[in-house]
Amino acid sequence: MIEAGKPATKLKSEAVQVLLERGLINQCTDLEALDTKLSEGPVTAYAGFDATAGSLHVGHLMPLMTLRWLQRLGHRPIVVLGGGTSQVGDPSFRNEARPLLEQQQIAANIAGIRRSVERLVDMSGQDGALLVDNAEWLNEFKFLEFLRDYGSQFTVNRMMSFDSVKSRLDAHVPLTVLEFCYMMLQAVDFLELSRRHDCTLQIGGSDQWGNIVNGVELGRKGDGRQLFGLTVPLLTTANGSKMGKTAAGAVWLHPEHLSPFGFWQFWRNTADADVPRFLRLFTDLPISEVDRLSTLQGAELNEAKKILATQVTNIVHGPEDARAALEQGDALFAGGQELAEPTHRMDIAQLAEGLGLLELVVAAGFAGSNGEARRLVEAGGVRLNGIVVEDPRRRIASGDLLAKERLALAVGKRRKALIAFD
RNA sequence: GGAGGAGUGCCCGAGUGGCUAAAGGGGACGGACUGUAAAUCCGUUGGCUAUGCCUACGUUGGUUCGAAUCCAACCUCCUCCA
Repeated sequence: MIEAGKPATKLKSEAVQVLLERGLINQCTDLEALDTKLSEGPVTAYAGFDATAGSLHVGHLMPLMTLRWLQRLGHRPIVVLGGGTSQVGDPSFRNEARPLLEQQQIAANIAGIRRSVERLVDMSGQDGALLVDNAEWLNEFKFLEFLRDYGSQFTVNRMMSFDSVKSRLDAHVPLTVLEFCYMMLQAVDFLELSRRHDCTLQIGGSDQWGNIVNGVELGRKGDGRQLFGLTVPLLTTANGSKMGKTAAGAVWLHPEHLSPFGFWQFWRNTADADVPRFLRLFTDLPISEVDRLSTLQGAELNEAKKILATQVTNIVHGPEDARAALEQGDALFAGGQELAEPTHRMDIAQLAEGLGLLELVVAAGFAGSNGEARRLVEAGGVRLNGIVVEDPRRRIASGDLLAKERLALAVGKRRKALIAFD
């Protein structure tokens, strides 16, 4: 047995070697056999994403990075969008049911998710990654057929033994049959993909382990076929908290949910202790470079953080946005506001109509409501062009604009915006 | 099927008629200190067109001048009995 996280002595495949050194492997159903398979030729691997929101967030980055590496090493990724499973809602490790999504909402969400996926894996060409929607087959099932064909392959005893539902059961929070069947659907997905596309590996977050194992077992029972499951580690910060939340909510990958600069800032603000790990997980930088950056100490680590931020932004948003974000960061934190691209744009007509400071703070995404903005202002956390403003009724006038009709707005030490009025 | 108990804000948890937008803790955010880090200390933590108004204590109704708190029905969970 190969231990995840430890340097293995005799690895056959480059893929497992790379994933291990990147820290992308948490658990595998049979790492040794998978290693062999990956060394023998191209393998098709998939990761699925439900359409619970209009954008993926940083937590989804790890399975995507795993697919990215596999593709780079000659294997073929499939990304499954959960148009079908989103109608059910995965109960794994959740203590309450997800609100049910409308078809229309699911379709809109899928569009947003697709955009990020396309940047992380290469969809072009004949051998490019594949994007499929599990509604394609899940929507076709008739209830009785489904029960007979697949329900017979699962036992409730086994299904209840998974940790993903155990906590729910133990907490005595109702788990509906609808939700309980989610793991069956995901298992069927895997079987379906193995049949349609010869897909033999599923990758997911560690919370997906139960669902993945069910798929692997269904492949064995149903088709006598060996399938593999691989989970990536749960993303936590050095403080032990679940990573990916900020004041404004999740750290989204879609630019309409979080600006590329906001995204860059998130990584720039990484805690010291997380830098080496994040460089390995979320960038394409060679390990030698990661190691070099990881030796930096104290304030020097800030350079490594900038590299981290720029690299991840490059992968998620592209080189132009990454470069712009880096420049914006330098400009906003070291002066020189004229040099960089603005982070926000607003209609200059709004100034004439009367624009309050609070509205501006909300418009910049630094507060979710006027009330929150008011509190920030009253606490002395808001600066206009570098000067603390404590009057919540302060209006923005054309006299506040710097060169090029710009305005520098800052909330706290790390959230800054360069707003252009045109 | 019967008897009893429980369901509180992002999370945990106190509160059993007005002083409750609701103790305390966690988390998050802001301030001080720093390196846009960590630790520590202090503060804030429902919304609004804001000396007022609206929304909120499982759901829906009711009693009352006034309800998270009392009553009824319903939903979910727990315990005991059948």
